[in-house]
Amino acid sequence: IYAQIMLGGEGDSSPFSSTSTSTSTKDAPDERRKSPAVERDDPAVGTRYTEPGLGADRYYIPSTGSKQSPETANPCSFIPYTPSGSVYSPSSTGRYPSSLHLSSVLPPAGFSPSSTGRSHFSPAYQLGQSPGCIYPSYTGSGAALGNMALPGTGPGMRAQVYLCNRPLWLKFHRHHTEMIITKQGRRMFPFLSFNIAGLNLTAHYNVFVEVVLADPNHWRFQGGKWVTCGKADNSSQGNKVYIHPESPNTGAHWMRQEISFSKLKLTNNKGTNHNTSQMIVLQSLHKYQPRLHIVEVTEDGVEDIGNELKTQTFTFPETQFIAVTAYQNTDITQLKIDHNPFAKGFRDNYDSMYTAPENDRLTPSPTDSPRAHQIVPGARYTMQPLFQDQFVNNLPQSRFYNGERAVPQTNSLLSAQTEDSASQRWFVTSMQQGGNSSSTSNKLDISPYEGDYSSSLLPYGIKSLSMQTSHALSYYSDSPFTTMTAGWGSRPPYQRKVTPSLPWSPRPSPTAGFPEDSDKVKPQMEEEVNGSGGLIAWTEPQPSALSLDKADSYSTVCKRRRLSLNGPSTEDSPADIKCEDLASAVNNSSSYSKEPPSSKGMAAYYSFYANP
DNA sequence: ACGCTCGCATCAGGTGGGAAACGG
DNA sequence: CCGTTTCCCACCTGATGCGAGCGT
Repeated sequence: IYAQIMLGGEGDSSPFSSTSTSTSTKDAPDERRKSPAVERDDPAVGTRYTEPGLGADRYYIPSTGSKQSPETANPCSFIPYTPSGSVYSPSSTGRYPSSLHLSSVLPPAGFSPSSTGRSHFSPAYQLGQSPGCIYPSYTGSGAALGNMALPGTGPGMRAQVYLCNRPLWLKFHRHHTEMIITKQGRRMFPFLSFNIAGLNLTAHYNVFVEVVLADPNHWRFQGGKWVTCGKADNSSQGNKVYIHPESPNTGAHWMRQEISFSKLKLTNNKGTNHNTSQMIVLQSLHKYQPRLHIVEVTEDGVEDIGNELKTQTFTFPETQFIAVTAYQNTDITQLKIDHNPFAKGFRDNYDSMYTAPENDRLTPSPTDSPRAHQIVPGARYTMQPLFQDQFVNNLPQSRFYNGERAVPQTNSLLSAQTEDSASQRWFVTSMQQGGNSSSTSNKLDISPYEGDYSSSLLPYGIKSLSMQTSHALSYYSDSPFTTMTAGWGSRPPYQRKVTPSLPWSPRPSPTAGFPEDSDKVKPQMEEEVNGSGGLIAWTEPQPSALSLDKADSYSTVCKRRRLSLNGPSTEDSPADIKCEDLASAVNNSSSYSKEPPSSKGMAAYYSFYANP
């Protein structure tokens, strides 16, 4: 089984685009074992199975405009796979130590961020060394590149996994993600949320997450950054696997909606026996790498481990995190506060965050500031986290093409200029899906809010068939896709007002939305912009008012919270500012007078959610 | 009368901060 | 002594239950 990992964000233009790489995974145990989920109650089994035949196509958009097929993706793009995505497995505590190991990576060195760059789907086949230790593990084998099959087309097909909230993950990853672990267990934030395609619709699968050591080091936050400090304690014990509560279930079920692990809890309490199924035991100050496993099982959840084709493992390097008992990096703290609704109580800077520069904010607020309305008169559409994240995580791809892993290992951020160029590239790409951007008109008017959308764009809406999504992630507004969920929709969080001309202003939608959207829309926007002769209205934010507001708000924020030793706040600014600047530009009609890209796609996209 | 929707209140649980406790 | 962990706090979210209002 070959698996592909599709990462959203970063301007991917198709599910296969990009920066992702994949390998196939498989343990080589030689006996049949019972899947972890077998003994679990599975109330969901059989309850949500619908629309057979939908699953694969729903996600698989053959990227007609894609510059290359997955098979033709530049193989070089993944060869220099950076170790940062590796997983260290000192002790095979995991059930799936991954002999073969699927990974997605950010664009590696040498990857040319040309206009076609984002279209690269770069399956990388990573051969782990042994079940016990796959670190370092990037061997860059390119085997099986040509065997990509359309999802849902038969045996041997590869699953494709899409990290739904990748933008948010990237945002955290830039600062070294930290996850609090407590005795009673703490949820992850961001949490893991995937969309899967390419499964056999009728076959049964167990889906679970395993958290393994990402490297052999013990980490310490010193001098404002994370540094290694001795060796990791390999004698880890305790549960490392969290089985999705809906396991086992059919491929159709898994593919119908995003798979959220929002209930997954992290603990440092090795002795705990209660709730072990929901808790993963970690050690503080160690770096971990979550991995998604998809195992084909029998209907009763029994796994045939003798068949190596039935296990697929996916690793998203951007989901690495350091387990801590208390946050070390204030940037992370602030990101958590800003994005986690449960921490809303700590957003004591509402004034500066939500009233002054709308652009200043990265995160939503539950409030609808009157001023916001004033700022964006007639705002019909709300600027919600989905696209904020897209902005914020519109990490300049150039960052990833510099020969090193783009995501900084410290708090350092890119200069505003870099971000600028990044944002520019963001919107510069080739056409796809025939999206022409006659975009000078306000295409929002054909937004789904109007119920006017083109059926030709159906692919974007296919997932609307799964409106019943009830994933708990719904309340994480900042998850690009959770923003579309009904959970938040009922009480629109932070109705961020933006100019009506903003095409993609998402609104709460009744479903978990499709992962492609955030990423698909984005590239599409790029492409349309580019294809239409360069509607690069996004690249130049309005610096004047913005900077002032920015400074004010930010200083206010800084005053209210401790600062990282290395001054992360200030470092944080450029990137955030940049992203926000984009929003600023958006908000600013003058700079965003041009038509938003890909309004067509957006219209189709929203249509599903706008028309109950 | 019945079913449905909506709004409100309540409650369980999640959140980071900060101080105290712990431990090497 | 200092870094790490634990505990408690106030605040928030989301689920749930209940009753009122409405339509059939």
